[in-house]
Amino acid sequence: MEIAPKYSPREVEEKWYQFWLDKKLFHSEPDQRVPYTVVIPPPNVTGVLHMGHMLNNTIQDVLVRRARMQGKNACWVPGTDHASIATEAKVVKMLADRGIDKSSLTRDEFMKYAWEWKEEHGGIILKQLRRLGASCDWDRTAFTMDDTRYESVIRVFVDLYRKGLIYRGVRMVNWDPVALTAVSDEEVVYKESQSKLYYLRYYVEGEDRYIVVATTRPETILGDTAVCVHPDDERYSWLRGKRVIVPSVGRSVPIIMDEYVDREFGTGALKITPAHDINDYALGLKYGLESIDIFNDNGTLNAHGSSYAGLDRFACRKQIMRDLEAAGLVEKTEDYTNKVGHSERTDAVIEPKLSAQWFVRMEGLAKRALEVVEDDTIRFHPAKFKNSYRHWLENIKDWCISRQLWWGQRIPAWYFEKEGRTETIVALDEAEARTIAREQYAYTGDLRQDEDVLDTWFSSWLWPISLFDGIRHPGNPEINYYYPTADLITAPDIIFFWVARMIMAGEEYMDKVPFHNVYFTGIVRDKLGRKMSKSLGNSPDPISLIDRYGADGVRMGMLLTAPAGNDLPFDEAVCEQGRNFSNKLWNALRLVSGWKVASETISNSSSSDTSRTSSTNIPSNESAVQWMEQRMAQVLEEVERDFDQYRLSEALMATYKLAWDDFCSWYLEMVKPAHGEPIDRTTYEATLSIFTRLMLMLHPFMPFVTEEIWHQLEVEKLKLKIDNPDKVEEYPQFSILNSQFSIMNQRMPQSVYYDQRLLDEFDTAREVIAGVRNLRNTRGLSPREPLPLTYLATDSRFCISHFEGIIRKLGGISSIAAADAKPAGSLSFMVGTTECFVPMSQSVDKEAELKKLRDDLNYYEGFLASVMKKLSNEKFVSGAPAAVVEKERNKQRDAETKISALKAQISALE
RNA sequence: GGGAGUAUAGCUCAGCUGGUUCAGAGCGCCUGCCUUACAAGCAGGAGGUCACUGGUUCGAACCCUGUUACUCCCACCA
Repeated sequence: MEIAPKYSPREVEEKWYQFWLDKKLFHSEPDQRVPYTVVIPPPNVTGVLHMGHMLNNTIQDVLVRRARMQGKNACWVPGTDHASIATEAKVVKMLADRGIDKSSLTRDEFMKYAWEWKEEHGGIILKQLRRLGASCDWDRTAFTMDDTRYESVIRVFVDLYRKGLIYRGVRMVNWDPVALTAVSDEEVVYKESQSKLYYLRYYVEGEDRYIVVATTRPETILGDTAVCVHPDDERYSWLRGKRVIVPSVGRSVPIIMDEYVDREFGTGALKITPAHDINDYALGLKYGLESIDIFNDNGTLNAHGSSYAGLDRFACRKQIMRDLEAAGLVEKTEDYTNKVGHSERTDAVIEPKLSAQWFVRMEGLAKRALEVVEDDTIRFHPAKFKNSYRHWLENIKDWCISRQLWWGQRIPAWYFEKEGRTETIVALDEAEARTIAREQYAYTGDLRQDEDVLDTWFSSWLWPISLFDGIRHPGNPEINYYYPTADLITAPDIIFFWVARMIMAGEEYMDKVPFHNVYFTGIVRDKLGRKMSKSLGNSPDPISLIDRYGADGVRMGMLLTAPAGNDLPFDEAVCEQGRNFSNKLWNALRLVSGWKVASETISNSSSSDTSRTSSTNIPSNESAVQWMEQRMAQVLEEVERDFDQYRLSEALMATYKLAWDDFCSWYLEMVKPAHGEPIDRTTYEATLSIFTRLMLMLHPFMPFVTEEIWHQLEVEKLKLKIDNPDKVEEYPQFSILNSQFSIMNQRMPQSVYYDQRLLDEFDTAREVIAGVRNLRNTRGLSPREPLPLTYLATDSRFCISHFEGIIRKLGGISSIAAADAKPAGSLSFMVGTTECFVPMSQSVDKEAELKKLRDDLNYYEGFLASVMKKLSNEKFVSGAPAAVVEKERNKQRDAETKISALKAQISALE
C-alpha cells in the first residue's frame, strides 16, 4: 500500500469523526467506572466559533480524552446558552431588516419569531466544534431554555423566593432610552468624550449669598433635592443647616454634609439628584431625600421638567443653560473630558434610572461559596484567581436578576389588585398562582404576570445540575453519578458571573461543590498583544485555520502557547508547527511500515560488523529499544506530573520532543536497517509497540492523526501474525480492526520504573556522536567515511559501553578504543571531562584551532578560580551541606582535568 | 482611587523547597546538506549583567526593601 509523502488531514479528520459518532464513542451512560464529567461553558446559541472557543474547547477535549483513556467514564456535555440580551438584539435586528418593529408585536408573536430564528440559526457553533474534534456526548446536547432547563430555572426561582432569598426592590439600572430597556453593567461601554463642566450658582435661601456647584449635566438640576459638601470643608462650614434654591426650578433644598464629596473636584460642592445618579441615589437613601424622576423612558423630560417637559434631554441641556445664563446663574463653563456610558447595542447615552427589579440575597450564598474555595475543596488553576474571587465575594452586592426583555425565562410572579393594594404571587405556573390567589387571598379575578425575564446567568448557574435534571428530580441516577463534575474550563472574565454562582447553586441545591477544579484559560490575543475582536478584524477564522493546518495542527498551536491563566499571543506560525508535527508522525509511519521484516528472528538487522560492539557485545538494536523504553517511561512520568498540575502546554511539549527528537531523530535512525535490508522481527515488534504507545500519549492532543496512524500500526501488527501479509485485507481480523476498534478505547500508558543511569549513559553517547558530527561538519570531513574513535580513559564516569554499537552506526565510527595518550595527527573534542579523538585527514587551520583552545582554557581557568574561591571560604565549607561541598570539589577536579587536557593540546599544536 | 499580577535569549515562556536540571525549552536566526520517511525535512551552531537598586546569606533568577515599566480585575467621580 502506497502512503502519500504528505499528510492530508482533511479526509482523515472527516473519516474518523464520523466513525466516532457512528460508534457512539463519545456517549456516556452511568456504569461501574469512575465518572469524569465536564460541562461545556455554553456558548451563545447564535454565536460563531472564535479563537477563545477553540482554546477553551481544545483544553476540555484534551482532558476528556485523556480521562477516557485512563479508564474513566468520561462525559462531556455540550449545549448552548440562550443569551437573552444578545439573542434578543439579533432577533430585533432581523425583524427590523424585514420591516417589522418589535413594538408592533405581541410577546407571543415575538417569541414565535425568536424560536424560529433560533432553530434556524442556532447551534452553528456546536457543528463547528465537531471540526475541532470535540468528543462531546452530542446525545446530551442541551439548551438553557429547553423544557428541562426552563422548568428548573422556574423551580429555583420559586424555591428561593419561598426561602426568602429572592425579593423585589427598587434599584438604579442602566437605562437605554432608545431600546427602552435596562441593560446590564457589562453592556455599558464607557467612551471618552469632550464635554463641559458647568459652574452654577445656588443661592442660599433667604440670603444674597450663593454657592457654586459644578456639574456636567445641568438638565438634571430639575431633579435636585440637595446640595452636598464635605463636612470638614471650611469653605462651606457657614452653610451648615442652611438651605439653597435650585436654579431655574426655584425649589428649596437642604445642604447636606458627607465625606463622599471630593473637595478637590470642581468647587467641592455637589448637587444631589437621587433619581438620576447612582451615587446620588445612595446619598438620597442615607439622608432620606426625595427622589424626583424628571425623564420619560425615551429620554425626554416629563412633567417634572415644567417648562422643559417634552424636550429631549440634550436639547433640554442647551436650553436650560441659555436660560440660566440669561438669569445670571452661571458662574463659568470649562471644557472637560470624561467618560460617558453608552449602550453597547444602540450607542445611546445610558440614563441611570430607578426601577423595580428582582434580586437574590447574596450574603449566605456567598459565604459558603467562599469557604469551599478557601479550603481548596475547589482548586483554581492558576491559584492567583483565588484573590479576586475572595475580594468579589467579600464585597458582594445582591444580584439583580430581572431583565426587561422577552427572550428568556419569564419571571413566575403574578400580580393583582385587591382593595387598592397590589399583591404578588410567586408560583410555578399560572394555575398554581390562581390556586394561591383563591385560597390565600380569596381572589378569582385576572392575574397579570411580570413582564420581565430572568438574567441569563440565572439559568447558567444551574448548568452542572440542570444538565442532569437534578433540580426537577433530585437524587436521580444521572445526577448521583455525574455530579459533582471534575473540571471546569473557562475564561477568567466570567469568574464572578458564572463560576462563583455555579458554586453557590451547587452548595444550595446539591450541598456539594459543582466541580473540583477550575482551569482558567488565558485570553487569545494577536501577535501584537491586542485582544481579538471583530472590529479590529484581527481574529482568524478558526474553521479556515483548520482547513489549512488540520484540526490537530490548530489544536497543537493553541496548546503550545497556552499556559493556564496566561494570555496567549496567537500566531498562525504555531499552527504550522502543529501541521508539521502531524506530517512528521505520518512520515515516521511511512518509514516503519515500509520496512521488510526478516523472516527469522535474528539479533540484529543490519548484519554488518559495525552494529556489533566488540567490547560488550550488545546488539545495537537491543540497546536502542532499551533506551527508548527508559526514555518513554521518563517522559510519561513527567507528563503525568504536568497533568496533575494542569500544565498542558508542558505536557504536550514533552511528548512532542519524545516523538520528534527521541523517537524519530534518534531511535528510528538507530534501528533503521541499511538500504534494502530487512529489520529483525524482535526490533520491529518493539518499534511498533513503542510507536503505538506514542500515539496513545499524543491522542488527547491530536486525536485525528493519532487515530489514523494507530489503525495502520494495528494493521502492521496483524501482518506479523498472519501467513500472507500481502493479503492482509482478506483476513477477518482486518475488517474487525477497521470496524470496531479505536485508539479512544485504548488505555493510556502509565509511567514505570526507569533506569536513570542508562539514560545518562546514552546522553554521553549522544554527545560523542554530536562531537563527531560537529567535526565532520566544521572540518569538511565526509559524512560517510568511517572514522576510528579513541578517547583518553582518565575519567571512570565516562561510560559508553552500552551504546557503542549506536555510536558506530550514527557517528559513522569504525572502531572505538580507549587510549592512554593523544594519538598523533588527530582532531579532538571534549565530552564532559573526557577527550575524544578522530584522525585528522587533512591539514587544519592551526591558528583558529589554537584560538579556540585558548578561549576554552581561559574559560575553565576562570571557572576553576570561582570554584576555588568558594572552597577556600571557611564559612562555605563549614556552613554548606556536605553534599554541596562535595559537588564543588567535583567541579574543581573536573575543571583541573580539562585544563590540563587543554594545555596538552595547545602545547602539542604550538 | 482599591486590589492582583508580570519583567529571564530576537519572540513566547519554563525554571518547584535558595546550592549541577542553574542559566533552559520551543519558535526564529546563522552555517552546511535535496544522506531513499519527511525541505512541512536532516546535521551542526550562535544568542541572556535573569528590568534596576539596596539588603539577608557561606551562596540569590529564586527571599526581603525600594525604583521603573507593563498587564489584568474592581470601583468610577460630579
